Amino acid sequence: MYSNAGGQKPRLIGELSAASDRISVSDFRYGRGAEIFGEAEPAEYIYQVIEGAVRTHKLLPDGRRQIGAFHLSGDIFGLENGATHRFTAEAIVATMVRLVKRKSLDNVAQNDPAIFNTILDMTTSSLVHVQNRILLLGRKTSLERVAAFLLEMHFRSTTAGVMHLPMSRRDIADYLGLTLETVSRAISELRRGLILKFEGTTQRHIVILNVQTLAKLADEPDAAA
Amino acid sequence: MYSNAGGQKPRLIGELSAASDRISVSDFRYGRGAEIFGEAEPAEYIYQVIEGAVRTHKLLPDGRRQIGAFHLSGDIFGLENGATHRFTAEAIVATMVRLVKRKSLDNVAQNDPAIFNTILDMTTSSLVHVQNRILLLGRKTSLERVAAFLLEMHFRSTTAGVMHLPMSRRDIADYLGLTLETVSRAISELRRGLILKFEGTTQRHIVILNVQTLAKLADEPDAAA
DNA sequence: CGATTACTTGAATATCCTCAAGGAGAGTGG
DNA sequence: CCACTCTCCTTGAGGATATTCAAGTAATCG
Repeated sequence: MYSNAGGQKPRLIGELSAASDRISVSDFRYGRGAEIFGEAEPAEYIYQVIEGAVRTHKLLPDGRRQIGAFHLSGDIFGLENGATHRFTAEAIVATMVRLVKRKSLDNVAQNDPAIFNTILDMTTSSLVHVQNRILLLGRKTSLERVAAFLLEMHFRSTTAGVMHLPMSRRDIADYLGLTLETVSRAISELRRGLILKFEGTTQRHIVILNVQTLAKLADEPDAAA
Repeated sequence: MYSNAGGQKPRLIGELSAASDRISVSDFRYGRGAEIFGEAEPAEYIYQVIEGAVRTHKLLPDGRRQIGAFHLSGDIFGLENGATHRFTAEAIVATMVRLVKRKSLDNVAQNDPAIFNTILDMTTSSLVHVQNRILLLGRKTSLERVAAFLLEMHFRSTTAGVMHLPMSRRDIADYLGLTLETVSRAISELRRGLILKFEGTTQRHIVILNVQTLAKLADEPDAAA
């Protein structure tokens, strides 16, 4: 559940390369903060993060922002959209993204049940992730939310030991339905409780010292196993 | 978006009857409050509400409850689960439910791209619904949440004019990430503002007097169109 | 009809947010 | 390479929104 945002399996685009004569793939680079696609735009492509990190969000008219997901290296995104994008996607840091034309994907999927099943699986996995987030946003306290977030990032992190967060406290806050100050206070509390520590000089390199306690604080006892 | 919880199209089980020689369909009755399936149980069936109403929920260890969705007459549910159910489902009132064996559905879908597409569409629609709920739970105020809920029920309601809510204030609260008192206060406020009124003697028969204002309060201006 | 459950409203409290200030880190140009 | 600037993060104090606790009334169900 934590291994990958939305549980999307990076293998899809690998599989597609087998049918590469019929699909169009291209790579793009985006600078820090650049928009990859906008909400309500037609969804012509699906995307895979090659390097960097991406956030998706929705805005309310008065500027309140809700981040839908973070996508890290290897993650596929934009698939969960139907005909039009339902989020805006932005590069968090300098990011390379691979684009696959939706139409060519659909064409291949028509004749390949395995790919069709992969698409359905990925969509179902997104649903699982998002359903857990509904419990978090509807019922968890600020400390539980921050603990759950750090746990998620911990398990998604490829580097063992130190975890490198590409996103700001504000991004985390908008992901968890909190303010950046509340996120900062929760992290400070976890630091005082020796559940995590900062590595080096920056506040974005974090070492989880006690995963089990963190999982208990997140109200996700199964994650401690 | 409001016409159906999760946008699931009730047509699936109708389509299936065309292949009824290969699928097993049966009907069950559940009393008020009865459990239809439990979280983490294997998902053997998908379900359609024939009559009545169903709620799905998750519980935290200390009893906090988050309702995932309400399913009304015609709605299909349990499809969004993978191999195991990720919610507990209960009848809100006396309810008749039609069950379809998942395996027989899968078998039919293997050879029928139309049904496969219907399944994918329904899953994608669930995702859309759930993503809008994330914005609601993460960033909306109590009044905005209650307004959005009433608007959703208004558009899903089959009866024109008076809307009959099968669920309690507590159910609504657990759906919106609030307490029942806060929901009650918000409804009272909308009543004082002449945006809705109660019909008859009960507090569950509601008439929306001003849909546009309600949509504005819900921060969903497009719903007013 | 009686008992139970559901809903509303008020008062006090808690959690999280807002406003504010200070300091540390990262990036830029001299 | 260092100074400068901008952004980010932390922490504190005060305030707002929603919750908790409580009581009373109304509606539903057997």
